[in-house]
Amino acid sequence: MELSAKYNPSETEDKWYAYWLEHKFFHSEPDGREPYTIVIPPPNVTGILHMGHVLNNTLNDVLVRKARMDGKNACWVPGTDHASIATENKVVAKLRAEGIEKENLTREEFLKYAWEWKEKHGGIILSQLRKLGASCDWDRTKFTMDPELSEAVINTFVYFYKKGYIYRGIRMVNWDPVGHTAVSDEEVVHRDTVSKFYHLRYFISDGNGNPTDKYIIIATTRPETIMADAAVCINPEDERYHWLKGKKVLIPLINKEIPIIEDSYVEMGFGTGCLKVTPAHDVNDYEIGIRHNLPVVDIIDDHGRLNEKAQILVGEDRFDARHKIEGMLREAGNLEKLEDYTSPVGYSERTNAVIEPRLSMQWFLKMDALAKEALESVESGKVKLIPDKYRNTYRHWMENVKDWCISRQLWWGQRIPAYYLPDGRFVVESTPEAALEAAKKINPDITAADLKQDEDVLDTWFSSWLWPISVFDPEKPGHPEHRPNADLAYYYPTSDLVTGPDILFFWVARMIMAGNEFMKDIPFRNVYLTGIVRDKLGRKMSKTLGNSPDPLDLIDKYGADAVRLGMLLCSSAGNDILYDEAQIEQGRNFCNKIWNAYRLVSGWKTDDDAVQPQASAVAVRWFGNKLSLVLGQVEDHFSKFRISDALMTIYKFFWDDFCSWYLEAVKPAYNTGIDRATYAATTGYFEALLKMIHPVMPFITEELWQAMEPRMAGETIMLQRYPTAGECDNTLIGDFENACEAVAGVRNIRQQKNISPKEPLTLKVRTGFPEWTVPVIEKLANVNVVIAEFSGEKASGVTFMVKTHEMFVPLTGLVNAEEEMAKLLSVIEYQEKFLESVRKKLSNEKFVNGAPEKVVAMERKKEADSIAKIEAARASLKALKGE
RNA sequence: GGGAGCAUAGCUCAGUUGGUUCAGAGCGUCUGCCUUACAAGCAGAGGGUCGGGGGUUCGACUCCCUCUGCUCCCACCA
Repeated sequence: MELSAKYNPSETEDKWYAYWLEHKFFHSEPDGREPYTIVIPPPNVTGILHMGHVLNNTLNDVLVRKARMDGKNACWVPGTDHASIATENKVVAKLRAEGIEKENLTREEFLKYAWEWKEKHGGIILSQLRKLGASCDWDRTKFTMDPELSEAVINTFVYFYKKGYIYRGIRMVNWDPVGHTAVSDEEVVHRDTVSKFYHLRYFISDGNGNPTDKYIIIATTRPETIMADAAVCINPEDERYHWLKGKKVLIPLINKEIPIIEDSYVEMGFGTGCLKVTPAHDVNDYEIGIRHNLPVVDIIDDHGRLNEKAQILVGEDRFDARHKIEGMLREAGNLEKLEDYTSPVGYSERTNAVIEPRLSMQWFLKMDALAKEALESVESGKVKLIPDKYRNTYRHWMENVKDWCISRQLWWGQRIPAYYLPDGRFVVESTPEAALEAAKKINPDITAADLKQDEDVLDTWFSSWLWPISVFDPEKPGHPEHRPNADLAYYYPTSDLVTGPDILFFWVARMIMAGNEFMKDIPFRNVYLTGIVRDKLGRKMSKTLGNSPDPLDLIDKYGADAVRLGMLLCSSAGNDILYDEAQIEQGRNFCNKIWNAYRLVSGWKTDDDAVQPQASAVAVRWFGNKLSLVLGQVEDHFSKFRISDALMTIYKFFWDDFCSWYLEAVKPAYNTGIDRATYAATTGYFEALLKMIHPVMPFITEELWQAMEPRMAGETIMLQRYPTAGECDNTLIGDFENACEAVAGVRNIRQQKNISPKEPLTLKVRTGFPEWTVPVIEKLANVNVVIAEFSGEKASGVTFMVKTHEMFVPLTGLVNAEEEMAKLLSVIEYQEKFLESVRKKLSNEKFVNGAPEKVVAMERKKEADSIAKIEAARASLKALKGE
């Protein structure tokens, strides 16, 4: 077979993925083996693959494939998340583009559109993951709104309600005026935002609602809310304003009379020291309002517009209103001055709308008991966070957690199973039938038609926190006494979870809570937290910046293996990765390197009569030992989740040790056959290497493994056992490294003296050098090695050191004595300084007595080595001088 | 405002209880090569007072203090 000089991924990737699917290699069923389980962080059902997904799912896949090759029963459960607010927004936007407003639709009509959208776009991302090579058990694909998973969510709600953890109440919540829903504290991101600080004059009332000529100045960033003011507050200690006590002031423009109150919350040094209190639209003001029994005037509606209670600017958007009221206040003489002002403003994570603090009736889940236990799970080490530094963050959050607002004013999601009686009382049951039964206990006359179900749906995270349980057994959550389920018993707890730190609290912490509550066990043992993918300037990838490449384009251009390697190359756990297309190119180059190594080996013809050359025998012996050494290192890296280290170790082993040294050492001369022993060893090593690389680069390794020799139908590299480390002789490996250094030394001389690699040279070494490696040196350096003394002839050649072994290349007529002497002098100078520092240490009694014996012995060896080097250099110098 | 973390080669980062000749890797750079697997390649080379200062120690990239610079998280938008 004639192979092209370049690897072509597009010809192989789809073929092998189809082959893997056809033979159901990804599918897992419980059996006697040790399970290895990962649940996918479910991407949004309508999402498309971005670079963050690529990083995350590549890591997942590497872990799963490695575990599978280690003989474990590996199961990676895929699925998608209904992402209520994000998806509902997309559907609303799409309908709007078609001229349909959500407000004009019934809940049922809207949900029909939403499901259509989901059917059309849902799962695109899952098919994109296939392109990446993800070895998910697709037969187990789940969606958080699958009927049985939704049922689990409802049962969970009922469970916690009956346990007394869920309550309903009017609270100040984070209102998203674009999504028209409350969002949890965790879904609000604060960003410093430039705005204006408005200094407003509030005139003192004469007692009859008329302004006097006296006024106070109040600084606010939100002049559009003044109509909702319930009071003006001063600090009781603030002598500047004692004259105000008991007085009333008038709200500008609407001339509404409000009292002056005193509360130590007000900081005298901030602003003007006078605070307008707007209980309906500010969390702190709300607290003050409660303390002082102030009325709550809510002047902003669901959409962020002023309502009729505002009296003026009714129907205007809050930001338009802010702009307009500025002019009105100026005209009315109430605007003292304007300042630029930067302050943190809360934005909705999903819609990027400025959050409006707003009072509303919501459902909450009590968190204290759940958080306490979830904190313990991590503190005790039962759940390990990787990297460990996130434990601090985790602890801080768990110790300061507030109750979780779980209701959302949306339609796309699991509807809250609370049913209201006409008198306003309600029952919470998992089905309408059960609700009716419960309602009849309150009022026997109630009929099904009288019961009205709550309009809200549950926060998406209220379903995804069940994910590690519900993908295996949706009946379990909320049913502590439920019947056993073989899948859940086998796969739970899952092994590792790979996800981003941005959802440590949203998702990870809450899964731990749900696991503890329903399984009395943690949901996973290790949480590997990836970094955020940034561009090479360190900016987050975003649509608006346009700095995020489409992973599918990259896969088309470079191949999935290259993309996978590129993403993993410099991604250590918890560190952001700076994406640079050059890394993907490096991945592609590595594919090409593997491909060409295969081209070389596959072109060899075995010759039964050929005797194994000595150089080959040496190389085979060395490489076997090195393989063991490297496998040990790789295993160690994997066990510590140092994926990029494992990868780099394998990368260098293949490129440097295998290609540059081993293959060059055993490569037969042109048009010459290769002996059987060397060929067998080489293909064995190559196969081991392909297996080592497979978890990271599944496609090319399958392609070459299949091509190496005829395979049975249904055979695959992905189910081969990962090679394991055997014994390794470190002395032998060290000897070979010395040989490599000797080769490099000769090559260096060739370059400096401009001697062609084709011109044979002589290399003289003294006895003591490990002679067994000589054949390799001779072959790779194109030298004739002579073991002999050479002190007398140093002037007519070049010497160099390999460790403490002095080597000599006779080069009559090519030696520049001045240059050589200068080199030697600098060596002597360096070594003398070094020797001095070593001797200083050794003459220090505290060191000799205090340091471990091993360390002292090492210092003595340094001393001896240094002396040897100095002596050798001096001898050479003497020879050059002709002494 | 509170908390956490980071600072090592031009770039991205390792450096695992303070002690192997420990100052490293990859990429990039420079030099020489179209050598019959690979120029997406081969061979060789250069490059850092480990952010500044102080301390502990026989010994500090590693531990402590301090300064400077950066990042992230949390936090009620006067």
